[in-house]
Amino acid sequence: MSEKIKITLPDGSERQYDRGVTAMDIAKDISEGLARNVLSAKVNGEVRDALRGIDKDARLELLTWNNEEGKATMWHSSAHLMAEALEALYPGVKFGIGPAIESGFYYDVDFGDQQFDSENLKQLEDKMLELARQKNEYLRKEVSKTDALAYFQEKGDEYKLELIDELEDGTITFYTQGNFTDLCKGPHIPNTGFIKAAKILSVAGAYWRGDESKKQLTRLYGITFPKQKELNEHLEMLEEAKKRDHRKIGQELDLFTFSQKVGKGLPLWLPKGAILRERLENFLKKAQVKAGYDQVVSPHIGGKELYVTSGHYAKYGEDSFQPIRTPAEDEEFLLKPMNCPHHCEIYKSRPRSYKELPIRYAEFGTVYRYEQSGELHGLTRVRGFTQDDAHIFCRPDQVKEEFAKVIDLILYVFKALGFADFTTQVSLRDPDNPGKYIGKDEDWERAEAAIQEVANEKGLKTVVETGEAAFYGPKLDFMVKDALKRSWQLGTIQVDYSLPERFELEYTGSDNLKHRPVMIHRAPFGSLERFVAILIENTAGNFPLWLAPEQMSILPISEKYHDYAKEVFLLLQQKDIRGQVDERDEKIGKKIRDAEVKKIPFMLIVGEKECEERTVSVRAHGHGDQGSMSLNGFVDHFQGLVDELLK
RNA sequence: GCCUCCUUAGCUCAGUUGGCCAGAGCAGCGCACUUGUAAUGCGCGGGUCGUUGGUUCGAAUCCGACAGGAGGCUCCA
Repeated sequence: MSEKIKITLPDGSERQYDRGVTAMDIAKDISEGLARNVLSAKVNGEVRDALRGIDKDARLELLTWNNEEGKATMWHSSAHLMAEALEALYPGVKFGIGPAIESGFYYDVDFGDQQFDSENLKQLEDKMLELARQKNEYLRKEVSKTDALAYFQEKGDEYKLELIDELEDGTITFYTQGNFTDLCKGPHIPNTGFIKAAKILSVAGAYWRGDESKKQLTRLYGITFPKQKELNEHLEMLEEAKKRDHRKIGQELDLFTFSQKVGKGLPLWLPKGAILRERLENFLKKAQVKAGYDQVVSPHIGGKELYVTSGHYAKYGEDSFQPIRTPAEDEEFLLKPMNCPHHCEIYKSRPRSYKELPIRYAEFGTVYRYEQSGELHGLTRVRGFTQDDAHIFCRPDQVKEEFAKVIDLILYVFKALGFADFTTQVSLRDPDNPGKYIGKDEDWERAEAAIQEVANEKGLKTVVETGEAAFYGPKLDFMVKDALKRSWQLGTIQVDYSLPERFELEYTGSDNLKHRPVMIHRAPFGSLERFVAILIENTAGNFPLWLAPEQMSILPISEKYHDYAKEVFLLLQQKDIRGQVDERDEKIGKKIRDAEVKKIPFMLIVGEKECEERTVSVRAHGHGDQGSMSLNGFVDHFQGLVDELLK
């Protein structure tokens, strides 16, 4: 069998190998160093074991720790390693599923009568590393369904039996490393020796197959790395994430609070948090006016029929906050879960001509949605929140231009708020399932093409996801990475063919016939609550200067300089610079410390020298003494910094 | 909603196997000090130990219910 096959590498180069060559052989052929890092391989687009033979011409990509897929392979293999360690420590445990996840892996375990508690984590980690050092290979084996069932019957693992039951004979594979064999489609890393560091992160309950009626298993979350150093860095990052938790910083900086009496999931904004919100709103309003939006206002409740028409009643009605009834007329109103139906009615308030399109209605609309109590989380998951909502009603031929304009607006917002690292996702319809979608084929085609063209023209880093579109239209989502490389979904732009249909929206065209407009929903922030939470976690509470609730604090050295301090305060107030005079009877060191802890960007120290020279001694948060400046000098410096971000 | 864990002063936390009037630091209030780049000193007030039943001679501590919070509840072998 010395037949040759052709292997094409990602750089386009081609090499000849004997049939049955493995990705690992090829890696070794390229360089030993590469071979030491190969975790798995992508063969003609399919991720496979690096040790599995290739039997026909193929495109080959070697996957290492630097690829997401390589990491996933390693983590999935780590789940097996953890299972092996568990089986060694707790004979007779049964296993559910154990996949790799975005950051690590988990395995669902049924400990039966045995106890597992968090004190045993270290022991488990040590066992994993002990087994890893044995460098056991992950061996793949195809098994018949009968044999597979027999194996787990023998083992008494009803979960695996249930899984196998749903699989087709002839497609079933087992993987074995060391003393542990698991049902698994793979792929896996070559051997356990690649795993050099392991940490079990948390223990949680999880229903078998996510079904409340089924047994609850113990889910162990873990993560592994090829180097101890990387694990340490990861743990430091988790620590840092805890410090940046918006719930903690929100309390420390007096931004928001919750009250049992008001109700869970219903945030109360404290004065400083309210300034933050207001600044964000004004900032966006100003940008939207420039971009041709009209501000509208709609009430917090709406007649039930409104939402029946829009289709939201079906989605939010039954399992949601129940309708409010008027006592005399017995009319029903719903707390509004969405602003769009109201905006549709505004559009319908009079006949529209093609000449006035696009119409762009913007509103900071507060909406209420019932979230299950277990889903609530700080400001990111709440029951009442304010969307920076807007709806653009346009002609089908205007979709592209409107999309481009919205993208510009979102990019401007991201820049002003310091989100430099982001990607976008275009969601298109599933071509195999056209019946699922509402709207004309030609409109979809035009809109989908337009979105992709604009995204390219704007140079966005874009992933295209086919089949991810909503039934009512394609969309573009923005995902930002925060300072800790965590990904958050923020802005979204969605085309909607459904609501114009449901509300029978129309405009008169140049042909004097009635046409249906296209609606575009968009929200750069998503919701103010969620956005503030992300902003807090991204900046650790060190907000951009223009947003900071307190931009400066004037710190008099002693009581003697209070008058001068107040004079400075009034002058800065006129220049729209927010802050306060720290008139407390404290030493300057204490005042500085408190201002630093509150993350106030500028501290202006005034004593005898400043008073005489009519200057301020400037200290910048986190950067120490900046020397003294004249009053106008400081104002110019300050405004220069703000303009830099907002231009 | 369900599972696990948590709830002691405004905040962060002590409180040993259930046993004298429940403690500390910070914050607050009062007094003294009149201060030069990350905490001046002294004093004072503040808690029905989440709520509510129970066990006990005796409960912050043990058990139950409820409320609130945290983590999790397919990212599919």
